[in-house]
Amino acid sequence: MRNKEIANLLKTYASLLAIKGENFFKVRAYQEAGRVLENLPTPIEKLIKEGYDLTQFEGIGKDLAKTVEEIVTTSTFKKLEEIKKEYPLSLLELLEIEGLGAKRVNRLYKKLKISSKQQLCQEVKNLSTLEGFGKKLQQKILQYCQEGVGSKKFLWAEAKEYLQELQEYLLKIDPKKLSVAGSFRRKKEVVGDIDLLASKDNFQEVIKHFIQYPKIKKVLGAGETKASVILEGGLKVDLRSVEEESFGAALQYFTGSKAHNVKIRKIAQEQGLKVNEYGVFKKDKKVAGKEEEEVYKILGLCWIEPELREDRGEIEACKENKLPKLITTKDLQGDLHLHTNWSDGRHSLLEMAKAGKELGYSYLAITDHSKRLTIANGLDEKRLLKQIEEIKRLNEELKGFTLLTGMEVDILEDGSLDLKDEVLKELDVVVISLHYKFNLSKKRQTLRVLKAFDNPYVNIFAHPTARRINLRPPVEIDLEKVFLEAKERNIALEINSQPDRLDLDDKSILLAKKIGAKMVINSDAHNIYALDYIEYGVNQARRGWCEKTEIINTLKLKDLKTFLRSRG
DNA sequence: GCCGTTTTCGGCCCGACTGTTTTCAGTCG
Repeated sequence: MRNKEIANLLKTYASLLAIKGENFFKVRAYQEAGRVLENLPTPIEKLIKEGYDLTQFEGIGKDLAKTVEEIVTTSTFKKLEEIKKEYPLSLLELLEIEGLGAKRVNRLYKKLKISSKQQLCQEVKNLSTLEGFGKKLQQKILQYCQEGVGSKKFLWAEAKEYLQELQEYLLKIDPKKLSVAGSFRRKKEVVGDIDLLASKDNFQEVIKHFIQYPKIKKVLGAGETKASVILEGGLKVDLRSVEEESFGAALQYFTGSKAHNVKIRKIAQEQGLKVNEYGVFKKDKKVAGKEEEEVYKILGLCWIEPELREDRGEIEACKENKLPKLITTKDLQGDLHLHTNWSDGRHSLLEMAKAGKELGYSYLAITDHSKRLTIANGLDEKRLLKQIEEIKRLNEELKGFTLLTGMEVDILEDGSLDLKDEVLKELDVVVISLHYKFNLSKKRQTLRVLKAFDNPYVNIFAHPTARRINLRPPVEIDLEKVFLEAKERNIALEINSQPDRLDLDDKSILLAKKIGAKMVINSDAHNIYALDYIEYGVNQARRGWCEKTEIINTLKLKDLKTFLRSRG
């Protein structure tokens, strides 16, 4: 069972406990345990097998450790099964509706026997008999039933496009300060909404301007201090006013994550201080808040990069002076996975080279698809040899820039590669990846990849889980085994920058880092513009605590070649 | 249910807003 699945069981149990009306702190304990476990880089199954004491993790005590062990070893969770008899799982759907929390859901169920969205929508008329269901709330539920507004998550890259346009519009009115906070600032791969902070000076004017933005689908509310809208396309945006004196504290507060902030406030408390969105207070006296750095500093902490603020050890790392120096796009010397019009790309070798040079790179590896992908006009051995000749010729023209020869070779079902070794050995960079047979068992998928690693010419394992966010789940594969083997054999693991791939994800990157495997951040561009996607891959790498030294395409060409040749 | 240098009980992060009330519960971030 994956960590995520175990965590989900605990969270589900927590939600049902909350609906039942159990002690709030007990509920939170289960939620918290779920959060801690899903963030673990190592499979819990493995830890338990090795006899690791789970109570070592913060937030997991004797009882929870036992529960987790029960889940892992017996694949059952008795307490959950029991509470499910009393409170059906479908109640959880109701919690997704804005305005409905545990208490109201309980009342719906106990008084009206409503246990699903569908039932709720059928019985909206009868709600007035219930305590705590006034006119407005009924209206809201009715609307929800009519529109079926889901809680759609947006890719970070999509949200960025919406945000850029909106920001340009907002800046016309010249708010003194305007910052984005929330999960967007933390560069999460998907975001539910966008939080904007503006200074209070001319806020009424700013808000008025904001709600007149032409691309708004709906204004949810506009008050003295906050306005909420839904943009065309469905993205929700909150804009808040903030006193300039409190801007840093508000930015810290609204950037989150929630878990990070909880810990920050606990630390404050231990020092007799109090942190809220207005500042840091000693009794009633404000001692910091204008700048975000101050908030951390006064608590004896260092400023922490937003990408790290997930309570995955960043606060402890700061105390031990072990925070990573995160990689930036400027550290990259080149891109080692991209396509041209030789297969399914749009631009020519030369056009790609020029675009790469313009980005400030010193090398690009051309890695078109191999022959199995006929739909992408994949290259066979003969065409590849021709392309190699062409690249050699081009390199004589290109000054101060190098095209590396390469190929994205399909891993076949049995783990062999789609092209013959005689040709692979001619290449500078051999990228391998999965493009079909995604639903093999974990064991077979892992063996398939490890077998492919046996090939002595392989350099990079691209988009290792083959997931596509919101479209396709990751394949079942034992990443730890794969990463250990990759480290052993000097194969770099890819962080693919396509906005819906971002594969490896942040947690897997942390695992790879811990194991000591090398990684590479690639655009997988199919045209010259998509080379810029590299930003998204860098975001993901940063969320995975990556430093320059862990990423091979930060190497100068000479050193890169040494690394690539260390195989075979 | 977790946690502990004020420890085995009695705390547990904090504040705003909304809508429902008539002093505040419930939800949210």
